[in-house]
Order: sequence, then C-alpha cells, then structure tokens
Amino acid sequence: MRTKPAIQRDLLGAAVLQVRSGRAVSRSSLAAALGLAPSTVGLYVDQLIAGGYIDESGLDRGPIGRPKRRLTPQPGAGWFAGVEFNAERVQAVRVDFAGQRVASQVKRLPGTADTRTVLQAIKTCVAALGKNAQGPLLAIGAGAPGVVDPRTGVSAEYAFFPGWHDVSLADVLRERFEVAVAVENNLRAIALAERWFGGGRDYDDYVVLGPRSGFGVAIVHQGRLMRGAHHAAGEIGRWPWPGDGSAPSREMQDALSAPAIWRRLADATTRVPLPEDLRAALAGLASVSGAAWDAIVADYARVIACLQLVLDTERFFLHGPLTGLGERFCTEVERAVRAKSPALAAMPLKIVPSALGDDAGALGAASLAMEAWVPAAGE
Amino acid sequence: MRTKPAIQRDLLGAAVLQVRSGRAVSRSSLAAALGLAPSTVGLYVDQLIAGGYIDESGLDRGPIGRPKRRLTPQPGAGWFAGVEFNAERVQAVRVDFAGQRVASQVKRLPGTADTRTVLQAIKTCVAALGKNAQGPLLAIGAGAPGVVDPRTGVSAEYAFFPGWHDVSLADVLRERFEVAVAVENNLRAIALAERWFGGGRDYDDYVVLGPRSGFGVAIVHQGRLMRGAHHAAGEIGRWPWPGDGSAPSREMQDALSAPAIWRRLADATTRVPLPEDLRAALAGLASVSGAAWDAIVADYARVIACLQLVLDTERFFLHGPLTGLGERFCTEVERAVRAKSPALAAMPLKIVPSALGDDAGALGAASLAMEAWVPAAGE
DNA sequence: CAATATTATTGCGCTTTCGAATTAAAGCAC
DNA sequence: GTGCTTTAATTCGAAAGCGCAATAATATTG
Repeated sequence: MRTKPAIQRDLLGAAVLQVRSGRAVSRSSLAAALGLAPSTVGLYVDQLIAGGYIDESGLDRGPIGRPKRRLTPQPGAGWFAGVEFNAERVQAVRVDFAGQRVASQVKRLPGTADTRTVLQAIKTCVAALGKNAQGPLLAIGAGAPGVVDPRTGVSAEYAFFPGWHDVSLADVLRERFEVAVAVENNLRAIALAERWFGGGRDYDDYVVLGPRSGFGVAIVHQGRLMRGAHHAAGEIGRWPWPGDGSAPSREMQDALSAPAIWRRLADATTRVPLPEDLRAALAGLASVSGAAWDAIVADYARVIACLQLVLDTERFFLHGPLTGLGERFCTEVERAVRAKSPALAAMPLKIVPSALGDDAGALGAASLAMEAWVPAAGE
Repeated sequence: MRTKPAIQRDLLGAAVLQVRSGRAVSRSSLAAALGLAPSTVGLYVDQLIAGGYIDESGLDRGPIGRPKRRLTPQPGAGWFAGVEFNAERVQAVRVDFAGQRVASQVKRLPGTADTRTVLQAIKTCVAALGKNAQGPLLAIGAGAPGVVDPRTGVSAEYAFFPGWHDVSLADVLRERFEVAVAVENNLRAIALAERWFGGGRDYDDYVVLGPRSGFGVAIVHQGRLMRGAHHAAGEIGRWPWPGDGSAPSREMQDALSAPAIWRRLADATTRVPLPEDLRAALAGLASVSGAAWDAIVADYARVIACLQLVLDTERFFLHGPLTGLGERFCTEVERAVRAKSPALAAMPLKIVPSALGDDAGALGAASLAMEAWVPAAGE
C-alpha cells in the first residue's frame, strides 16, 4: 500500500483512456503511453482500481522477463452515450465503460421536423439508452451536421430544420442529463469512431471520405482531428469542378455525392430515374462497369490525388452509402490514382471501405463522450 | 535570492523562445505563455539571468497596477546560423541571441555542382557567418529542397545535384561545427520564417504559397508545421490540372509555377521568348492585364479555393518571385475566389504577399536553429 | 497625502512526480 | 534445482512545480 495519493483528474482520465483503447495493457506500457515515470503510474493505477474503474485481469507473458499484470476497464463502472442526427433520423448508441457498444436507438424524423422536435428526439433517444444500463451515465457525445464549435458546443447551421441556428446542443443536453457533453461535426465524429472502433486504430494520419448528400472529408493528423481555423476544414464538396460541357461551372459534390453517383450509374444503365431502393441492387452488383463507372472512378481518383498531395496521409476510409460499391471500387480508384499521378505512384496509398456500419457517427459521438469524461475527484 | 534551482533544460529553452519571440514580456506573461505557476517561472528567470541569456530592461507600465519588469534576451549571448540552398545558390544568415538578423552570406553554385561541392559551400557559408560574431555559435538550422526528414536530418532527393540521395545534412554539419543541427524542407522553413520574422506572428493557421520552379505549399496548423505522414504534405504542384485543349493532361505546376506564369504573360504581350531579366520589368509593371492576366488570376483562385476548403486556414502568404506581381495580384485572386466559390464568400479569406525578402528560407532555417537550441545545464 | 484598488513578483510549505535502487516474476543455461 | 538474464512493478528519498499568502509597485480616489 502506497502512501501518496495522486489527484490529477485529467491525467487519471487520460490513463483510463489509454487502458480502454488497448494501447496500454499494463502499468509499464501505460507509463510509456502517458510519458510518466513508472512509479507515478503505479499511484494512478492504485487510484483507479480503488475507484472501481479498472481492474487487474491476469498476466501477459512475454517471451522473457516478468509478465505484465494486465489492466482492464470495468465494464460496469458506468456508460457513455453517443448521439448523432441528420435530416432523416436520430441515432444513438450506448457504450459501456470498457468501450464496448452495448445498445442502440434509432428514431426517424418526420419531414416536418423543426429544431424543438429534433432536440426532443435526441433527448428521448439518450434517455432510452439508459434502460438496463450498468452504472451511471458518465458523459454524452453528440455529432451534428455542418459547422460545429466543439469548444462551445454550438451547432451553427442546418438548412433542413427550420430555426436551426447557433443551437447550443451542449447546453441542452448538459441541462437535461447533468453530465459532461462534447459536441463535434458529424463526419469528424466518424473519424473518431474509426480511431476507437475501426481501422483508424493503427494509423495516426488518415482521412475519412464522406460522400453523402454532399461530400466532406475529416482529417486526422498526428492522431488529432484537424478542424481548421473556423471548424470548416474538409468541406471539399464545394471544390470548383469542371463542367461537363453543357453545364457551366459546378461544385465537386454535384458530380460525386452519393445521389450524384447513383444518378450517373442509373443514367448509364437504364436511362430511367433511379428508385430509392435500386441503391441496394446497384450496390450489391459486383459487375457494374462501363463508361459511367470508369468516369466515376477517374473523378474519385482525381479528388484523392489532390487530397493526398496536400495532406500526405497514410490511409483513406470510405464511409457512407458508397461503401456499398465494395472493395473493388476502392481498389480501382487506388489504381487510377497511381496511373494518373506519377508523383504518387511510388508513395504508399491505401483506400479502404470502412468496416463500421451505419451507426459510425453515433459510435464516434460516444468516443467524444469517452474522451470528455474524467473520473470524479476525491477518494 | 531564491533557494530552489530549476533545471528542466527544455523548459528553460522554451522560456527563452517565448521571451525572444516577444510573446512573453515579463515574468507574469511568461508564466501564462508556458502554462506554469508564476513562482516557478521566477526560478527559471533567475537561472536565465544568471546564465547571461536574458536581462531585465526597465519597466512596462500598464494602465494600472504594478508595472511589469521587462525581460529581454541578451543579443551577445551567442548566435544562430540559418542556411538554405537550391540549385542556384547557398544562402545563409546569422541571427543574434535576441533574434535579430545581423549578417548574411550568399554563394552562387556552378551549374556543375555535385553533392560534395554543395556540402562544402554550405559549410563555408556557415563558417564565414562567424566573422565578428558576438558569443559562440549555438545551433544551426538548414533548409533543403524536396523531402526532408527533420527527425533524422536527412534530405532524401534533389535531382539537380548528381549523387544527392539521402544526404544526412544534420550529421555533416554537426560533425563540422559541433552544435545542435535542425533540418527542414525549404518551404516549411519559410513558413517558420513567417512565424518568427513576418506576418505569421499573428496567426496560428496559415499557408505559405511557394510558386517557384515548381509549386508547393507549407501548412501551419495550430501553430505547428503540418508535415504529413511521409514529410510530403503540400506538394500541390503535382495536382492533376485540366489540359488547355492541345496538351492532354498536365500538372498544376506546368501552368502555375513562376516560369510558367512568366511564359504566359510574355506570350500574351510579345509572342517572343522571355529573357531572364524581363521578369523584373514585368513584375514592376502595375498595368499588366488582359486575358492572360485574368486567366492566371482565375487559375490561382481555383487553387486557393481548393486549399481553403480543405484546410480552412486564416491567411495565405505568397512567397517567391511572384510577389513581384504585387498586392494587386493578391487582391484580385482574393476577389476571384469569393466570386467563384459561394461557400467561401462569407468566410474571412486573406492573401498577402510576404514582407520577407529573398533570404526568407535562410531566416526560417535560423528559426529552426533557435527552436532547436536549449541552454546548457548549468550548475 | 493617505487609503484603496490593481497588477506583478516573491517566499514558503506542500503535493506531485521523478529517479535510482530494490524487489518480483518469469525463462534459460547448466 | 541454482544461478543468470530480462522485464515489470514498487519503494523511498529528492526535486520540481504549485497554491496561496505576503510583499511590492504603480494609479486612482477621496
């Protein structure tokens, strides 16, 4: 039993984060991850075990030397809520203290939804997550479309809901649930989800491609989200895009957003307007090809090439409806980039469809919550 | 006289940096800048004064309250060398301990220069800087073209010099001068120069535009250089660029590098090949205009719009020969961006020609040196 | 001119963190 | 088994940094 208690709450939080992420497995690796002396970490671990946040769970034998005493978070120490929404639906997930997704909620929004309705739906979803939860709600993360200021928790603008203007999502949720609340842009939340739950775990530099109704990207650089000076980094859907001859000048998302892609594929195959559920059919179809397909691949290659040359990232994760196009699409785009851009031919370049599903945004919001929480002070 | 000596060398170095940059004027503002307690900073300042690195130089009266005791670096405590080169010349500057540029050296390189010659020229320049210098040489910064790994100090590739391949510039200089050496890419060094000596002082997010023989940008995000996963961020000169009808597909720098711009302007005015020194004439000419000029402005606007949408920065600094085109060019590009991109019309966007001259690269290298140095661990 | 307000700096005891030595828990060689 | 090597964790004295109270230097106000 050691005598001196350490009470730096934020470092305690950081320690839990490392243990939960699996990056730190034992006291020694935790010390390395946090950049603290092993003796100091020992004190912190004592605190966390005494607080019921983490526990020792057996030994990890290496090839030689004393085995590590494995540290694992206590799943029942509390839970985190992640909630995310767009024009169509609110989606929420519950994540236990060990970082496992254990429950979820979806609520469709009527076309007539206004600000009040949406906020109500968000609160309802979060509250519903608490059913049968182990331990208390510790923090809430929220993802919102458009420009979001994570410092103030304000979502600036969302055209789909009347009256949605500088909505202080953080205040609303904090008032209702009385826990810490973190707010972030939708797509950036997905980038965090990738980091906690997906393939981003292994990379410090990656980019999430988010072709949906528009086209944005989220950039992770040196393990941190890149937000830009006005929280508007990654809005490449608005890139000037060469017209197709008939139309004069367009924006990139007019040609490469998800609806635009479905349209281009449908035009090429049937010349008939594309019904909503043809998406699934097309997406499953491994044999889509032809000029339209090639043009789409070339267009995506152009965008990726530009991004790669500016950002020099390690990996692209494709998110959203277009993941339905499968590995093949990513591979072909990759190849097209190399072919088109000699400068990139020699560079490692990898584009992969995200392994996360439709609730990636909510998972990312939950990651925000996990990162926002710090253990209560005191013994 | 205080009792406890503080001996965190890197913090001492950070303190000097703050004082030198002018961001910290007194003990109290230094405490705020470093995030340390005022009492702790007092100890560090005592150390630095005792070491002869900084001094008190009078009082700074505010509107009310006890005046600050102004801290200033001792110019004679030592000096820093910054050296930078390209295919044509080696350029070096000496910066005194207070951060003032006090001497410089230029050495033209023969067309036949190989790796050995260049390294020799670099060493000669740095050595020559030491003439009549006050105090000892404390550190060297070096800027090199192409991909540079600042961690190892290796410059990967430079086509203009035979045999230039993975040259360990840091080792070469460290061996010769026996001081700390920091190496960085040319253009990124310029971005640092902007931060220390130019307009970048007031911004944490900015982009340096470097149209020279190619076209690169250096990105500063949250006060730090963004290098990318393979030290290759910002190589936008290789962006795919729509061909002009005759030629098929090109790279952006084929149309927007400095030589390309001179060519386009010359073609438009005289239809005669442009002699080397027409540059100056053209550059001085405030009345250049016409279709070629407009096309150039539109092309630059396109590039800036793309960059701004990805990076969401605060300010663009135009460097290199094209600064000769003057404020007017920047203003027109700015206007064209707003006109072309509705998404950016509402955003603050500012493009300015750099106030730094031709030795910006060397100054930036000197900044590297200043940042690399830490005080000796005194008694 | 004294009293008060405001801001800067210093003194001092206390807490956190470190560092080096020590103890612990394994595998391996003999 | 008994040492030897290797890696992990703990102990404990020392040091770094903090918080807070005290002191200092200025302007303002009555």
